[in-house]
Amino acid sequence: MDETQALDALGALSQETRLRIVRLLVTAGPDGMAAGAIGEAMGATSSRLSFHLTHLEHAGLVQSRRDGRSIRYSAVYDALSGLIAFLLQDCCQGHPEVCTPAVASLSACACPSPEPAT
Amino acid sequence: MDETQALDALGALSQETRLRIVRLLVTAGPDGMAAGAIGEAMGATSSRLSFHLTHLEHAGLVQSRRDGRSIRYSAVYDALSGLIAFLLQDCCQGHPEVCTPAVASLSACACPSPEPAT
DNA sequence: TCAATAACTCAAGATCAATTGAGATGTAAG
DNA sequence: CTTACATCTCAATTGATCTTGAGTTATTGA
Repeated sequence: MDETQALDALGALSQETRLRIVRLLVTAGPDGMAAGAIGEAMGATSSRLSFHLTHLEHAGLVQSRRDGRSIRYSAVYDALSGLIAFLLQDCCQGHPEVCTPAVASLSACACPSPEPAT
Repeated sequence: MDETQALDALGALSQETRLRIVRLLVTAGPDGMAAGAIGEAMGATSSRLSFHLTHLEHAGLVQSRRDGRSIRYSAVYDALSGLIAFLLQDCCQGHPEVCTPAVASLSACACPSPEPAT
């Protein structure tokens, strides 16, 4: 992920409704959710929702596919992990103060930790 | 870090000049840099720079202290790692697709990996 | 084909963010 | 005390973003 992509992703996530949509879709898993169901969860009108979903899709954070009458949206996991990796990258120049606590917080949850590179 | 703080931080980072300032200050270390030196690195006028630095400070991403005639700005590492932890948190509900690759990217750099929680 | 459903598009207005330039404030040195 | 320097503050302008409401397109089933 380069700076331009990171700025697009950060801009997309810096809006309350969009951040909530992404968090909802991440927990929804690979199948995602229909636009209508997302709108209901957000309490948003269809045109407002469409505006934010289009914004997220342009930023590469979500993807869509038609499923009958509905359009299902799902999180693009690579884009999210890419953004996080981009933010973590800065500390790799001799300043592990940022990434070490961030990664340590993972140890407190159910996520599998990767093997440390020796 | 709660949602409001995360939105503030994301909003602050979603602007080219501010993202660059933060990345510059992270690599600059705990001593930070004088506003003038940051402005020179960014090619920004003093009032424009002040605007962005104030924005970053309100978001909690940088802090300032006077040093003679200058004001030195430095990165707030806790805020950055807190934001990353907030973004990583989503994957802790049974969806490690986001955090695992992000953390794996750390293995490719010079950062020390924390011990996995057993 | 017709009606119903799901979601998108477009234009208008409201709100918010970024840049500029002029001027003010605080600090140090002569 | 005066000058120079570093930075901040304020008002004005421009541009971007968000929301709303009306209308449109696509899909399904009767």
